[in-house]
Amino acid sequence: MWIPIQIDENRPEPLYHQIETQLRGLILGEELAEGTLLPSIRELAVALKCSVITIRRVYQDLESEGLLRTRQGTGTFVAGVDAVVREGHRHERVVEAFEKAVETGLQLHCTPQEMESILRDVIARRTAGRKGEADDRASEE
Amino acid sequence: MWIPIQIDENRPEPLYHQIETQLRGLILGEELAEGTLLPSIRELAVALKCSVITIRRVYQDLESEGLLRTRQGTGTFVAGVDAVVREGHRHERVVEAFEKAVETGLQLHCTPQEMESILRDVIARRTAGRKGEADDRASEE
DNA sequence: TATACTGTGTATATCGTTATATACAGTATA
DNA sequence: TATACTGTATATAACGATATACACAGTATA
Repeated sequence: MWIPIQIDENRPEPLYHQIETQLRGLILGEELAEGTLLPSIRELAVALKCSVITIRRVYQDLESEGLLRTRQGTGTFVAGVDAVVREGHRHERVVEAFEKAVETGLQLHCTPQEMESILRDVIARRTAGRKGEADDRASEE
Repeated sequence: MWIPIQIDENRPEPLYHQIETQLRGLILGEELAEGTLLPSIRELAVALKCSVITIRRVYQDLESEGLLRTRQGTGTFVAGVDAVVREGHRHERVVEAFEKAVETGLQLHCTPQEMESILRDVIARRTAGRKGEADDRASEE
């Protein structure tokens, strides 16, 4: 009943968003199996040193995305989402992220080739020195 | 002394940001030549139906980016930026935009190949049916 | 130097986001 | 059914981003 989520107070990114992003990653990456019972909102609130309402918001947001299923009095579970649906959901989120980047690029008169080149650079820089995980929160240690 | 900037009240994007983005595009795209005298903050405020302070903020932000040069009592001009510097500036902005997209992609376990594929899709969709301008604000009309 | 234009600085209103406390309601089970 | 756990709803505090009014200061020029 423990979940590997790390909060970084120094980041400008809001609490609930950090938690959502990481939890979403765990679910979509299938590191949390379908049907898994998550910690109760109070339990996780204590563990992450934040309020119950913040955790509640996270669970609620992810439930409305179809990733969680909640039953009052019982708990919150990882939803059983069809692989195709889950894949579509994941894909859609990435597409939205890239649409913003492309919008910026076009406003600045980038060519498609230039954007592709920049993408490759950025990916290379992000994945260099890492083992393949999206985790850049440990500078020292 | 007229500048082709369009405000869309319906967009969630804040006023100052819409103006900044478009003006930045005009300068970096060299549609506004170096040395061009921009409309006074009061003049542009009237034209765009917003407050003087909002225009002031835009001019100030772009000045701190090195794109404008301002002289109290005289006016605001397009700065003479070295081509290399301007190019670097432009490039840097696009890189930042793509870093966010890549971060999202990695969190969702995208492979580099998948991200490249998505980028091509998004670009294709954005440039289809357009003449090459970043303008999707006219649905009717 | 008077005037009519430039940009500037201070102080403030408004709104949405983030985060919270606290009281309420459903569920499991001894 | 008592109790000890689940999630839920309402009201609100705190903050930052956005946008503003208005009084102030520099510049050009008749």
